[in-house]
Amino acid sequence: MIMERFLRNNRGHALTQEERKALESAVSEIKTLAPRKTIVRAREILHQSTFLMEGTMSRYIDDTNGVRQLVAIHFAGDFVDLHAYPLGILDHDVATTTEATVAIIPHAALGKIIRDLPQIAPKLWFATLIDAAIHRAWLFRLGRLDAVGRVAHFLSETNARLMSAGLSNGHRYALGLRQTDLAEICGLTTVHVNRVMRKLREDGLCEFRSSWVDIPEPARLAARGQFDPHYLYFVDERGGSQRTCPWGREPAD
Amino acid sequence: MIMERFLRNNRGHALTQEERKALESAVSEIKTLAPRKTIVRAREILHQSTFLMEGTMSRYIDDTNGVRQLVAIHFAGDFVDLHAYPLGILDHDVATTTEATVAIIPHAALGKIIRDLPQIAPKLWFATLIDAAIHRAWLFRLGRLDAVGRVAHFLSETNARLMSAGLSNGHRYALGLRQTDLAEICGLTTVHVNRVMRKLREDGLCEFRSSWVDIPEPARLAARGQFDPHYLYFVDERGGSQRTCPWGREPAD
DNA sequence: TACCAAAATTAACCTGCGTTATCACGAGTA
DNA sequence: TACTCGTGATAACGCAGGTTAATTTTGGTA
Repeated sequence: MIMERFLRNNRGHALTQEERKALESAVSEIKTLAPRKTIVRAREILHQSTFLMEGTMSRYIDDTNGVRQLVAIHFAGDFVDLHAYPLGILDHDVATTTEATVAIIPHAALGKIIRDLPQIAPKLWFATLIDAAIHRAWLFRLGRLDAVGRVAHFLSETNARLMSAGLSNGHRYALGLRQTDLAEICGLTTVHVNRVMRKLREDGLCEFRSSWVDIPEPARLAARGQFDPHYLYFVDERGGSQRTCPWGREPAD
Repeated sequence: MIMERFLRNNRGHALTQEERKALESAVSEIKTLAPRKTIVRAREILHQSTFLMEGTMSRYIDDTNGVRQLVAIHFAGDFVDLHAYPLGILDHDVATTTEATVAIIPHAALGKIIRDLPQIAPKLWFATLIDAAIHRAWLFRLGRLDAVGRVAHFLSETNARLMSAGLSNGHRYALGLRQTDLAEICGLTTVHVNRVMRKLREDGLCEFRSSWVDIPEPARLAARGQFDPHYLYFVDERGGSQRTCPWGREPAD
């Protein structure tokens, strides 16, 4: 029950029952964290990773004036800092955004699981690479979109990710973020995010009120943000083929 | 000789002789590519990865008007699209920037190496995560720095990476990029990049003439771009500890 | 040497977003 | 009821960087 959302919609990379059970039994602790707390600092040596069961968390880099740039946002079902396992040290901070329930998995236990079930390794690797693919989409967003486009892109991406997690119906989802958070994600100021939200509202693209996001026509919002979900590597509902990772065996093709 | 630069400066992740030899003997082809050619398109199914032996290559995402945002740049010694192995399909294009010499490694051969030498897997995983860490630094650059800061950050990062590859002496390096490329990296227009270069020149921070970058005082340039190389995960010359990945054995700590 | 194409440079103008400041609103709580 | 405090909303003003359009420099080559 702890990790049933993890990799659920990634064809060829979904966990087997056995693998999921192994990960879940490696959990050393489940705890609830207060909102807006930094739980991992860049450069500290880590011996465990954090799986997010409920709530939202973020990863960020501070500039010299203490202004944040978010580099990732996480929802229920995400492995927040699985990359800490191969890296050992992170290059960014990790914090809760809302109150969050997390499962802690010690790296020693991860090592044991990989030794016992080698087929899980490429799936974990894959999960960290999805993270990187999202980074790239964020680079595109910051480098090439205007303010309205950036917010439209982010809200579309979030809609897609939350749908995959069963937390959005495609038109409406709860989002525990403030306009300040959107600003730190989109490289804008809060004042300008506010202007953008008004514009999106006036254009009928999106309503964002008291932690609820309403998107009457997701396709229009996506178009405004040049959003295309292929980089999320979800199962393609049109039946497109997505190669599985040929780990530990000869690839069929 | 083909891959002697790969992971050379990453303590605890450097390849053993045996591992490097295995990778090199898995090379199916070595070829020289013309400059400014796209060699991989997003969404195509890949059965091989490309290791860059000489020259520079880039990865980019196009917007709907054909304007590029670079999401990565690669120099000799980089595995350009190792992540294609677990992912199977890329979410971006890959192109040469200068003329480039590359070694092609089929994924089937990679699978065999990992089966024969399981200790290499976490090192390959690590290499793809460094890539992600650089993405994050680029997010910070685009989201939080002004134009001069972005270019200063990029040129400082490049200096650090090329020093590690033995291609910069810390003050001077060859860079086969045009101002247009800097614009696509930094999310600016060429016109403004040109203004920025003049400013950097006037301030004595950096000269950029006919493919050579001169940095009289690297520390000053780094400060202007808020650049700190820790995210590159190089061996810390001050002897700081960097945990190795506890793959396939109990971690010592 | 002259020629050409690609790249760099510069100028004039304009706009999107940052900055600063103030005000409004709702949820707690006393 | 009033008094916070956190968040959202707006307005006025300025500037960093975009846009458009020449012009100059550079490197290659005939």
